[in-house]
Amino acid sequence: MLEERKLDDRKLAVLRAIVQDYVGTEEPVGSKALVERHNLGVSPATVRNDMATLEDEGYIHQPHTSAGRVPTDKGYRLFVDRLTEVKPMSGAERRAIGSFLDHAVDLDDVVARTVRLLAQLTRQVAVVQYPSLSRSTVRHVELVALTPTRVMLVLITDTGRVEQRLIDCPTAVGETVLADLRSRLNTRAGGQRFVEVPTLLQDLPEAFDREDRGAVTAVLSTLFEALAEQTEERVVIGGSANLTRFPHDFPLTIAPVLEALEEQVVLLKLLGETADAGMMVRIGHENAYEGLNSTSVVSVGYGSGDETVAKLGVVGPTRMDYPGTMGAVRAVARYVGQILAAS
Amino acid sequence: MLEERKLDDRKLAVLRAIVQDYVGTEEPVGSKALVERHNLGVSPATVRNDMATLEDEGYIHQPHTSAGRVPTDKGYRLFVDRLTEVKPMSGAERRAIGSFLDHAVDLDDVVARTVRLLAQLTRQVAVVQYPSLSRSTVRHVELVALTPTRVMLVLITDTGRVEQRLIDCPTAVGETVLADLRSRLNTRAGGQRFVEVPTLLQDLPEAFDREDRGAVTAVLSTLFEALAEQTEERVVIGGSANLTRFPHDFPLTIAPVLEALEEQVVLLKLLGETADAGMMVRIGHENAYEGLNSTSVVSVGYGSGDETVAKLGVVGPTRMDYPGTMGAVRAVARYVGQILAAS
DNA sequence: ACTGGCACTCTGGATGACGGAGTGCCAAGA
DNA sequence: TCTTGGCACTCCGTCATCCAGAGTGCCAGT
Repeated sequence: MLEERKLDDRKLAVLRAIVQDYVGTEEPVGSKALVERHNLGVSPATVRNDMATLEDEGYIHQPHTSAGRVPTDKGYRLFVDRLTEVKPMSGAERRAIGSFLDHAVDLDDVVARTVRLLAQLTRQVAVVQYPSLSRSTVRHVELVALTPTRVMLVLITDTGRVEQRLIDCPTAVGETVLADLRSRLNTRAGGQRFVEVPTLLQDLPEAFDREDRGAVTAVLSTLFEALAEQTEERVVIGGSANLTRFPHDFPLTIAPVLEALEEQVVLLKLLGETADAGMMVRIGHENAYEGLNSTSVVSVGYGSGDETVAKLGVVGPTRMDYPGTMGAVRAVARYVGQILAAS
Repeated sequence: MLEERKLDDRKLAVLRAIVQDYVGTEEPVGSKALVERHNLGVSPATVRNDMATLEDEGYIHQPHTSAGRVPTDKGYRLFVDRLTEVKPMSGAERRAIGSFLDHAVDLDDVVARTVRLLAQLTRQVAVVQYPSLSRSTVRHVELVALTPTRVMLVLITDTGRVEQRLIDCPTAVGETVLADLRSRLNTRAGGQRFVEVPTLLQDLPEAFDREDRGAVTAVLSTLFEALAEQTEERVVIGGSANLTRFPHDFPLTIAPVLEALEEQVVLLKLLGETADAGMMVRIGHENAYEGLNSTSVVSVGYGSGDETVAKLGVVGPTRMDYPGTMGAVRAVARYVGQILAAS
C-alpha cells in the first residue's frame, strides 16, 4: 500500500496496458506501441516516464537497454489483485461447459471430462484432483467373505467413489457375524463424515463375542485406515501438449514443468495450498516448487453444496490471460460442483 | 530378401555400425569416424563405397551432400530384424526391477510403479495398459441394496480390479432374493472367464419368481455390460519429460506426440496392434498414427501365466537404443506378469 | 506536469568469408 | 575384382561485420 502511493491512476493504467499487450503479443512492449493501441490520452514520452517509475518499483522489467518492457511477477500480482476482474464466461461458453459435463456417466468420467474441458477452454495444462475421501461421507460399507479368514471390505462414498481393501482376519468369521457387523457398520457409519466414523465405531467390538473381536477389530482398523488415507488422493492432468505453444522459452522451462506434472506429490501439494474458499493465483516465484517458477497456477476448490471436496486448476506461463483463465476455472469448478451435488 | 543379396556381410556390418554410432552421438556419421570407432579392417574409402550402396538401397540417407549418413526407417528395421539381439538386463538391473515392483501394494500401484520404472530404465516415455477385463476371470460378485429399488453391483476380478455399477430395478427386491441371487451368481460365475459368463447365467431368471425376474434381468444385463465393456480399458503413461531430451527436433515433433499420448483411444489402438506373443517394434512411418511418424514404439504383452492380459511398451525417437530398450521392456513385462500371477 | 526532439544503445536479421568434415570418383595396387 | 590413397568439390555451421529499427533517457520548452 505504501509503495502504491507513488503510483497514480495513469501509471496503473499503463501497467494494465503493458500486461494486456504483452499477454497478447508475447513481445516486450514499448511506449509508442502502447499509446497507439490504448487511448491513454498522453504522449509516448509521458508514458516513458511512467514506465521508468514502474520499473523502479519493480513492476516491470527491461530485458535489455532499449528494449520494451515486460511485467515482472510483482507486476502480474498487482494486475491480478487490483487492475482486473475475473472475466465471466459467455452464455455460449457456459452452455458448452454444461453440455460437455452433463454427459459424464460416473465419477471417473466427470473428472476425465473436466480435465479435458479445462485444458481446452484455457488452452493450458489442466489439473483436477479427485474428490477427496476425507471430506466425504460414507454411503455404504460392504463386507465380502472370500475365504473364511479373508474378507474384502468395499467402501462406497457419497461422491460415488469405491475403495476396496483385503483383510486377513486372525480367526474365521462366520457369515452370521459378518452380516451382523455389516448391518451395524452401515447403521452407525452410513451418511456420516469420514472424520466422525472412528469415534462412532470405537466401541463396536464390545457388541461381539470375545472370539470374534479380533476379526472385528481387524475390519475396523482397515476401515479407519482407508478413511484416513490421504495418499489415495489422485490428481489427473490434461493438455500437456499446450506447453508446446511457447516455442519461446524452450525447452528450458518445459522439462521441469513436465516433471512436476508427473509427480502426484508435487501436484497435490500445489493444489493443497489453495484455500478452501476463493480462487488462488500463484505467480512465478510465488510457487514453492522450483520447477514451476516460471509458471502461474490458478486454482480453486470445488464441491457439492457449500463443502469443498477437492481442488482443480490450470498451470500456464506467467504470461497468461489471467481474467479469462480465472473465469474459466471458476465456471468449470462451479459446474462440477453442481454435478457432484446432483448425483 | 531379394534386395539383401546385394548386401554382403561387411555392408551389413557398416549399417550396424552406423546405427550404433548415430544412436550414440545423435549426429550424422561419416566414413572416417566409422573406421576409427569400429575396427572394420578396411579403409574409409571402402566404407564410402558400401555407404553408397546402402543409400541406393534406401537403408541410410544423407541430410545434405557432404554430410554423414543417417539410418532411415528401413535401415532401423533391418537393424532390429537381423543385425542385433535383444540385450538382456544385467543381474543388478533385474534385481532393481524386482525390488521396485515387489513393494507394490495393489493393482493400481503395480501399474503406477511399472510405468515409472519403465520410463526410468529406458529414459523414454512409458505406456502401460491396465490388465483388461475381458480376459480375466470373475473372483467375486457382490450386490448391495442401497434403496429397495437401487442395487449396487460390485465386480471383483482375479487381477484385483474392482468395477461398480448402479442398477435401478423395475421392482423392489427383497434382501432374501438379493442373497439368493448373489449366491447363485458367485456359484455359477465365480472363477469363470468373462466371455463364458453370459452363457452360464443365461437362464438364471427362470429360477426366480415371476415378480422378481425384472430385477434379476436388470442386474444380469448390467453385469454383462460391465464384463463386455472394452472402453474401460485404461492406459497410463509416464516419463513424458523424457521427450525433452531431444532438443533437436523441437518442438516440431514433440507437440503431436504429447497429443497422441493424451488420447487414450490412440494409445489403446497403438498397444492393441501388438501381437499377443512376442515383442513388437514399430519404427517411424510404420506407426499408423501420423503424430508418431518420427517415433518408434516397442511394445509387448504381459500377463499372469501364459495368458496375455494387457500390453506395455515405450515410445521414443526412431533413433533409440533398440537392443537396450527391447531388453528393458521384455524384462519389465516378465516381472509384472510374475507379480500378477502371484497375487 | 506534459511534450517534442535528439542522441544513444541494443537487438535481430542479413551478408559474406572461412575452416572442416565428408563425399564421389579415379587410377593404382593386391 | 575388390580395395585403397589421393584429390577436387560441396556444403554446413560459425563467426565477424554491418545495418536498420525500435526503444530509451534526458533536456529544454511550453
